Amino acid sequence: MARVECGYAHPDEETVSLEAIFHALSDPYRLRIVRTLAASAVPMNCGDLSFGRPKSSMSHHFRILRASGVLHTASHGVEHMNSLRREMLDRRFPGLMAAVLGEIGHATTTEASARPLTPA
Amino acid sequence: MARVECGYAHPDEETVSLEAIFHALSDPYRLRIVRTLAASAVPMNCGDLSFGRPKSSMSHHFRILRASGVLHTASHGVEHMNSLRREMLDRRFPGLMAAVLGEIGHATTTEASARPLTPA
DNA sequence: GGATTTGTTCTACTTTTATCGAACAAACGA
DNA sequence: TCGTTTGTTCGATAAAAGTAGAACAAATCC
Repeated sequence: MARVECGYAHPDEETVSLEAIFHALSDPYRLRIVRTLAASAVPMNCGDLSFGRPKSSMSHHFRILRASGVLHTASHGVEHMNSLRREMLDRRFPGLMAAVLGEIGHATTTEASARPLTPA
Repeated sequence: MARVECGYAHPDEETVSLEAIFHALSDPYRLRIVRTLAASAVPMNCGDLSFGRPKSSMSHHFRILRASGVLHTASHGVEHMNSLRREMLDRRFPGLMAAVLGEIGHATTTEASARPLTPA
């Protein structure tokens, strides 16, 4: 399980758990990363998803998102490109990401993304 | 905000956040409470949702579920009856609970509810 | 009134998370 | 090769969360 790909370990589809995904998405920065990635047509590097926070802090968040199965990271040259594992997530937990991203109704972006996300 | 009802404070629909819900659902016991409630046609008291764990521990979990907006508690005599705030959740985050409960696809119950949930 | 049931609150303890500077590693480019 | 860029790992610290016994409160029954 958890095959290594491009230097990063990503959990296999069968081992991805709802709990881990919920924990991953329960942090404001991580949720913001996911939403930003979802809105992007192409993978994004870590720096562009760091929102001005320290690299070490964000690296921690990327690791949790990766370990939960939510995102995939691949090294391309000097930068590490991130993307949502959307197809896998849709297979494993149909409707979940759509609900998270507010693709069904209209409410989703209201609360969390309207928040300032001030450093602390 | 957060009007008191039957002795318990429940957040109003507008103040319910996705992050808080995710945090609430990131604990195995809390997820189990939610699934058990969803499977029940009628509200259930805390004891029946405690899975043999200490009352004080479970009371803590009920509080978090309540504060996140996931469930509603009402005193009926000596016992406190819990139910999912399903209609509100469906309005606020369409598709979310359906995905959590696996009502769309077939995968959901695989990981978490197959887990033994041994005390520690 | 006194005992019972149901669940909360208090308090203490332990574990897990989050944060972030500093050192490190890999991939380029000049 | 040296310096730059990008991101990880290490280590320390602080904040948050989970656990559970004990005392407490409210409703109910005798």
